[in-house]
Amino acid sequence: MNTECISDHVKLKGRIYPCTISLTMDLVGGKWKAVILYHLKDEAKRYNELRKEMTSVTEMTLSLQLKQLEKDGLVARKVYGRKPPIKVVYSLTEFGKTFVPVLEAITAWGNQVVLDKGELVSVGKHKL
Amino acid sequence: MNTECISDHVKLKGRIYPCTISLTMDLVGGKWKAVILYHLKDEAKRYNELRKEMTSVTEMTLSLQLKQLEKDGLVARKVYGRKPPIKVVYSLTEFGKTFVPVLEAITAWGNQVVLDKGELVSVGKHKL
DNA sequence: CGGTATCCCCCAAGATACTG
DNA sequence: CAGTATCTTGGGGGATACCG
Repeated sequence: MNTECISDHVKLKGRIYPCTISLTMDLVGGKWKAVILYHLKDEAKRYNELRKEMTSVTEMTLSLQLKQLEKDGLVARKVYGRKPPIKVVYSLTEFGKTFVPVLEAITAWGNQVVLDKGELVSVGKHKL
Repeated sequence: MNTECISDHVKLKGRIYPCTISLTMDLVGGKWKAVILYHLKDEAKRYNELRKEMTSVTEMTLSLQLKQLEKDGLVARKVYGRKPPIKVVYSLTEFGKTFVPVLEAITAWGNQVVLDKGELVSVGKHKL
């Protein structure tokens, strides 16, 4: 594992970044992308399942973030049925799955921070 | 390492998050914070050293992000001298150092993405 | 040297309502 | 069921100039 940051202008799909960390933050950063990926980590989910599990995200934002993740090849969108009610299932692509270890490192670190310095407003430790 | 995301409203320094991933992204997410932490990973640096190494960030943004990292306890700021020219050195706190393994996972993943799918606009593999 | 002050722009993200 | 459309807002981030 090479942990030295490749810099000197990195390019992906036409977008230019000053280094690979910037690139990573663009692909999976922001307020919701990593949370979405976490929810898809173990199993594919329908749109409404994601919504119910992520209570504090709006439909619009969820939809938009999913589209970006799809565009960047991290998430696959599969449609079942032609007329409403249709069924749409989101899952991690093979590329998306490569991010899971990083996701778990992020999660474990955040957990530790909360245990050391934070509070659990309403105690709960379950899949969100 | 617990990789199950603690959810159900987590609180840190008065801020409330829906889960620990959201918390992590708030502490170290955004366009520059992780890049700054990367630069401080192995050694403390002066303000102008950081500026020179991160050519594409503006003074204002660098200064602002450093302040936020300091406020959240990830980075320490030390001032030498009283009158200009003064010397200010930034370094990782003990807490900040706990994030290094995550940072390295992020870096390694980004590197792999570039090698698999990206381009090195001007070939270079060195500390940025 | 190591920043602030000021101004500005853009877009992430929220709220609400509506639709194929 | 799985979204879009529209409007609004907050703040991240940039440009430039100035300061202790």
